[in-house]
Amino acid sequence: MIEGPYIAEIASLIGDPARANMLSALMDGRALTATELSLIAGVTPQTASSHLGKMQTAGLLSLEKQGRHRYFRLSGQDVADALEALMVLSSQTNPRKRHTGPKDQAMRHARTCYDHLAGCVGVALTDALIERGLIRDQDHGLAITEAGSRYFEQIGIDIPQLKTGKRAVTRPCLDWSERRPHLGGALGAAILDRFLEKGWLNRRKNSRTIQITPPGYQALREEFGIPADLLAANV
Amino acid sequence: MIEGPYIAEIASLIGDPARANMLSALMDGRALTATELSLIAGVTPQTASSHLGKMQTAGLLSLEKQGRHRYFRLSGQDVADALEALMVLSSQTNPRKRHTGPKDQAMRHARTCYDHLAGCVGVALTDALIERGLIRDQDHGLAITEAGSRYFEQIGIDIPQLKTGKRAVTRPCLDWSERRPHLGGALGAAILDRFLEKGWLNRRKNSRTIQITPPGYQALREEFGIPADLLAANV
DNA sequence: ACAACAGTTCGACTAACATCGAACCATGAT
DNA sequence: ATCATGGTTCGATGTTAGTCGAACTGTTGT
Repeated sequence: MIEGPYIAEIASLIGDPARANMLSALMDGRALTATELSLIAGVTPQTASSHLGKMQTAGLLSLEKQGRHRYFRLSGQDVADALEALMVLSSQTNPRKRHTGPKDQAMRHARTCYDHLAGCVGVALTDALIERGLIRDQDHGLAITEAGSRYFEQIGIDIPQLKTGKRAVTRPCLDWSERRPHLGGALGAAILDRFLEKGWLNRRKNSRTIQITPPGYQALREEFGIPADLLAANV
Repeated sequence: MIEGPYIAEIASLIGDPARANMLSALMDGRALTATELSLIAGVTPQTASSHLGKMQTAGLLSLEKQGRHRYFRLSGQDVADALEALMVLSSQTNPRKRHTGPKDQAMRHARTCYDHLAGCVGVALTDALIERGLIRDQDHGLAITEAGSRYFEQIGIDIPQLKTGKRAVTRPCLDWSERRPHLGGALGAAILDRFLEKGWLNRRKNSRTIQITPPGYQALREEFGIPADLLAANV
């Protein structure tokens, strides 16, 4: 009667509001402490501890101890994938409940997805990289071109270094708001890092949303030819 | 505190064992009646009715009345996507529980995913279609080539007809067992239909698994060059 | 050493929800 | 008409699991 993987366990794990909030917060890609997560979820530390324990033993979260702090993060890209797939569903199946507030606007415009750039801007950047011949479609995925290799090295991303890791260098990741893929993987993460370091982008605190700074605005338009109206969402 | 789509509702909906079983059964892609689903889930018709009602109002299922029967099916590809993503998770996060019985073997070898071919064979076929230049990667997706257009017409698939539908013609779909994409969309569904009609494949009843017939074995090897050892899994 | 803080364990409470028995509405067959 | 079958609604039941108060284990800092 029952065959294949048991999706019910995992799904019910994600199905609790407190846990879902924690997971959504961790889509950020960074690690958060137990108390931070308890605040985000709106529950007491005891309750949060229970939830975190369950998610960790289920393999959704990975734990990193640092002194008296315990940092939790999503255990991998697959978890982020499943969460995004659920977001696709819940953003379209019952659109009546979707409160399209300013936060939602910002979320659709630019946000982090696990550890790379997503949203409208993330998709546009991916398209631009293909347009410029820095990456290209290949074998159901994305590959770095010769020109891309040179360019990424030039802006300070160590491509050979990326290839040594066990993580996939490039990886298409489906976007819940745009319903189109954007660039993930080690390269996607490295690009986000560089853009943050360059001061082109800013993380808003307590949110996955990303702010484009004036220099970033200029750079994305001039270097990648991303249309101005696309960058300047009313947020 | 809470932002973006509410994934908890959807996830908890999928998180109930009875409902998860129903959904898994419907990954088949075909429509099943309420009582059939109640049997699959192992609950009484009353309970099943309640579950089905909830999933329908949530937009996971779509309903088709025929006489005194009510046929339920997955409401779309996105639902199947989310389920597959959850399968990816549950197949790897707690592998201890994964009973690798014969059914599981067959599942990994060849199965239907919503309405197209998946599993090891599904991925191999997709690769073969690309190899032969019948489809190709394009814009983060798959596109039909000129040669492909001619070929598919020749084997009885009406490509212009497919393009009139609102459904995407080609669509990469991530495989939970292979962890690689295979061909979905209207074309993927049409190919499965044709292969079933030709007698190359057989649906096993009460299962999503697919059996390759002797003529199918020969055809897939000769027409698409799929290695024999890949087709002849020990099932 | 002491206090403050991060985090966990334990036990009890509560609320949500899946489940089923029974009765009820359809549709289809005789 | 009458009966069987597919399916739903209602109400009652019972179990599960999220929640928090209180007490406890560490770690950091003064």
